[in-house]
Amino acid sequence: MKTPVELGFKFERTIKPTAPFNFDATFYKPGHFPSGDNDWSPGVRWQTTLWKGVPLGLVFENHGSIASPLIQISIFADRDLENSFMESILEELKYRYNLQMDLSEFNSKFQDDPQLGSIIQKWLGMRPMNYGSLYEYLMIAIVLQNATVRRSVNMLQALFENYGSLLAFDDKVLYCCWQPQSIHNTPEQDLRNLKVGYRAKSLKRVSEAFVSKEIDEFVLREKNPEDQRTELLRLYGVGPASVGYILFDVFHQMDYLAYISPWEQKIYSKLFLETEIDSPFSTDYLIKYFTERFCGYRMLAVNYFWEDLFWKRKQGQVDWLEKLIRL
DNA sequence: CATCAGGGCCCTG
DNA sequence: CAGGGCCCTGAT
Repeated sequence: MKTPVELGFKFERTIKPTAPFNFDATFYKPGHFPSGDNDWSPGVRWQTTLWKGVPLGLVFENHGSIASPLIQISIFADRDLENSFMESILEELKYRYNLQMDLSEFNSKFQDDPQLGSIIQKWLGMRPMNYGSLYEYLMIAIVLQNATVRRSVNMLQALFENYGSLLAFDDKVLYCCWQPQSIHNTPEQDLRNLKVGYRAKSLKRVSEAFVSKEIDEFVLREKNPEDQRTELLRLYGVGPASVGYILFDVFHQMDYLAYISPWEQKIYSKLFLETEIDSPFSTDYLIKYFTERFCGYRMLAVNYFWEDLFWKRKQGQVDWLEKLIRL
């Protein structure tokens, strides 16, 4: 275990998200696997991030309500931070966590949907979020591929331990992501020794794309979904499944739904069409079905069901789902 | 013990 | 455009 870096400088700010805003359903996703760079308890999320090369510890605290939201953000660093830096990270966090999102059209459009209506009520103000950068998301997307949950967790942990840094702030010790440069400079065999398997090549090639500025998250944000898709698919090791997650979570494309993986197919069929999990509808059919029912917000609508399902699972209420989740 | 598929993707034919 | 191969692991 590395010696943690003490983040001795603390800065406090507040952000007012658009209402309605559900703090916990936005800042914690029970369907995500645990990762060493964050922690959560009701009303508080801890998160590390690397911003402009500076490792930061972030603490988000719920100081408001759904109708009148307020978040207190504490930013911990190992140095004094200039005002312009602070402003830039705050703007970035608003983007990443979708804090200015306008959900009113979605909420009113589907309030009378026989299933979605009550889910919206239950999770009013929940937003999809990307808790880190596009680069960090890609690293996770790669370790997710063709692996069980436990193995993905182990791969990410090994990467943190070997290339990340350990940060101590607010009585937490969490890993912070590495610079793309460090993986770019690493021999493929060193990565393979961490048991990431053939993904070593993808991790290296994607890191290289960031080092060479072949890909730029901020440029991509301004493009339309089709161009974003095309550019992401050019990255070695990034295919349709990863692109789907990234367009939604990272680039906030609420209607992009072009690919459904086998396990999602089973879950969706059961959830929306009440099939047995062993005999799901085809993915083509499901996509057509979503297009008719949730047009304009296909992915967001499906995501509301998804999050609701995994919150229920967290409370031990969904037996059939356990068979589909391989630990 | 051996076999196999897993929260994909690349490459080949 | 379908299908084999890829690293490693735990389930069977």
